[in-house]
Amino acid sequence: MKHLTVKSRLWVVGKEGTFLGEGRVALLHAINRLGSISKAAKSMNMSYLKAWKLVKSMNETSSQPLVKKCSGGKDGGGTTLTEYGHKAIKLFEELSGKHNQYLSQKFEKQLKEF
Amino acid sequence: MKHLTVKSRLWVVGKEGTFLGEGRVALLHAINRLGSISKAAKSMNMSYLKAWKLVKSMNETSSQPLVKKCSGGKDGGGTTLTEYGHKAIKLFEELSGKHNQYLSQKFEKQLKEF
DNA sequence: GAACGTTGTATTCTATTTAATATAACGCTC
DNA sequence: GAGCGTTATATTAAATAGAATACAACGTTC
Repeated sequence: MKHLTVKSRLWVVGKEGTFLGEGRVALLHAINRLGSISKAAKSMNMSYLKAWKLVKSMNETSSQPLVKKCSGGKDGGGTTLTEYGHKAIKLFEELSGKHNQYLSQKFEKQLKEF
Repeated sequence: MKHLTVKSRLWVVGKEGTFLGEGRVALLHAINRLGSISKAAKSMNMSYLKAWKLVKSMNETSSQPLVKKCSGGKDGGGTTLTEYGHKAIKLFEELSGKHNQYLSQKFEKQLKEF
């Protein structure tokens, strides 16, 4: 058997459900870059509703909020990442990076031999 | 943040799509134990159709068949694992076992400190 | 050749998930 | 207080996935 590869999805769960995953972290990045949930959602081709639910889920699973949201105000409001939000992104990307490295190193040989 | 854990799913893909995953390997085990796709599906509370499609997908992705199927004959037929099928189970369980061990060892400390 | 329990396949129905739409509330700007 | 773009939420529509049903073909047993 040729051309076998291994794939994997990694996510972090709290006791209330999923906390961080690839999509959630991408959303946090977009919020950080664009300054609002709605713009972030649009940039990812995701509905505002879905993005809002993801943010809600993350904040509820977390002991500290990952984002600070304001409705109303200049330009209608917006949301920005908290320090903790930045830490969460960093955490997940470290886990994810190590994990991908592990997968490619560890299993390549074994799959080629199969 | 307390009680964080990391979860992961692992699967093996060929160039035509998924080859092996947790559910597929569980199905192969059940087929091996029970001697038919239909009994295996029933035992896993899975529809025959779904099981049959999974088996088809695995055989098509693989360079060699994982199971030998007979319709008709004594007791209506049945399907048994090939030597290659047994090897595939073993491969996946090795990958999966190593992977789980890696996850628990590698990330426990990092998550506790978060 | 009738009966049996399989495999193989198409079709229909149902449930779940996802997307789209609508609307209120917010608070700053002007 | 009207306008703005946002958050927040409910409701509805559409798309996708999954389950259920039905039936032909197979080859051994009897």
